[in-house]
Amino acid sequence: MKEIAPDMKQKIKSIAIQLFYQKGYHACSISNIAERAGIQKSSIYYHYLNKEELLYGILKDTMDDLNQSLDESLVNVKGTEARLIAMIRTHLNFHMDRQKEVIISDSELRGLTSDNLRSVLRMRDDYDRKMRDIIREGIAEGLFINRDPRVVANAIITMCTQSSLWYNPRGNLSKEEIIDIYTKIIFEGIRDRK
Amino acid sequence: MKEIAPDMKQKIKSIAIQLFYQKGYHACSISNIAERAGIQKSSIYYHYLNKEELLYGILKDTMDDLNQSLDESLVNVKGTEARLIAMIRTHLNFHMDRQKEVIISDSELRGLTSDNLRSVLRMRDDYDRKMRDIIREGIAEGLFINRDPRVVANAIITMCTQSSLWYNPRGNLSKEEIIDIYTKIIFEGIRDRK
DNA sequence: CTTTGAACCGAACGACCGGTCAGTTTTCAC
DNA sequence: GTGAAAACTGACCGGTCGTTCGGTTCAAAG
Repeated sequence: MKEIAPDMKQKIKSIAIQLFYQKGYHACSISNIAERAGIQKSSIYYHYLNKEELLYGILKDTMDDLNQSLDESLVNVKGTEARLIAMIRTHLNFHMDRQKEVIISDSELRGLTSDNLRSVLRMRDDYDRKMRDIIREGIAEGLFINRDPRVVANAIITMCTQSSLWYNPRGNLSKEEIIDIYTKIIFEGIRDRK
Repeated sequence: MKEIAPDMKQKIKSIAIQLFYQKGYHACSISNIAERAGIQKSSIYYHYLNKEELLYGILKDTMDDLNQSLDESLVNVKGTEARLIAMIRTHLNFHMDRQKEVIISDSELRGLTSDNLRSVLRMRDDYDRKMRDIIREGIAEGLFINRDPRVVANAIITMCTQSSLWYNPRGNLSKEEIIDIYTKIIFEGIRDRK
């Protein structure tokens, strides 16, 4: 069951992900993390500058991976609609695959101070902008309903993001089924057209 | 600018709402609240049993009000679709009117211990069930797409809930406009049908 | 065998936490 | 004006927080 000793820095990080997710950043102490890692809390400071750097590392890496996943999923995909479909699929997959990290990312931003906060917010803005832009394109092409693209993009993103909160990998719904339902709702709505 | 001294118990509560929203429950101390209220932190304990009771009071009242709003908005509304439309409108209005409280409700559940947690979760389940049931009805009547009602209900609820995170009362979009956009997306999707 | 550097330990730091309590002030009915 | 209840104070408690630091361990390199 136990993995064969990954290097401690990574082990600390994955324990932090688990605990920040479970109890929240401020409710989880360095001692808690050290305890689980089987070391003294002072040893944490050999690997990380302070508690915030531990949080920042999690948020930064998650946002980096998210942005990279999005970019990768879009290479060689042509057409506004196909691109939006790919983005939705990637967003949902990522949020169902990395539930703990994205939940931390969405709820513990307040734990960051100025510079780190700015850095993460910039990454998030980059991501959101890609979504807004594709909606804008679709509207310009007459494909999508002509409504405020910020609202539409927000509606789509937040809806998909929340899948991280309730998706159960051991449940009876596959990720593909969920992606299908969401894509259908986003494009066609819930009204049955027979 | 300053209101004329509401009773202190209520004043403490509204300061707590502001601070729990701004900094998070665990990052906000009783001293912080007392400071803003212009009293000593020990005085908080004259009005509230402990910190958790303060949080519980916020969550409980918010959930009560939310459930009551929903029920009120449904009296004399007949028909599955009309009822769902009313529910969406009420949900959105509530989440845009009471942003701070619903954000606390959605992010600080972990601050509650067993009994209080159970109590709030029961209220939330009651609310969610009403949404699931209406979706189920619509599917049974052939009005809505035949997909897992839990997923569909979750998609709708979470999408609308997140409006609390970005809606700006001083922005250039009215609540009515936002309700229109969301209702349109939920029923018809984003695809333009000319 | 010695040296070195990475990894970790253990005790301590000041600050602050939520909470308690005996006592003081304020309010207000009589 | 008096008495009692309501509201609030200020000092204090034990505990935990994030962080520091001098010292220890130990494997590998020379």
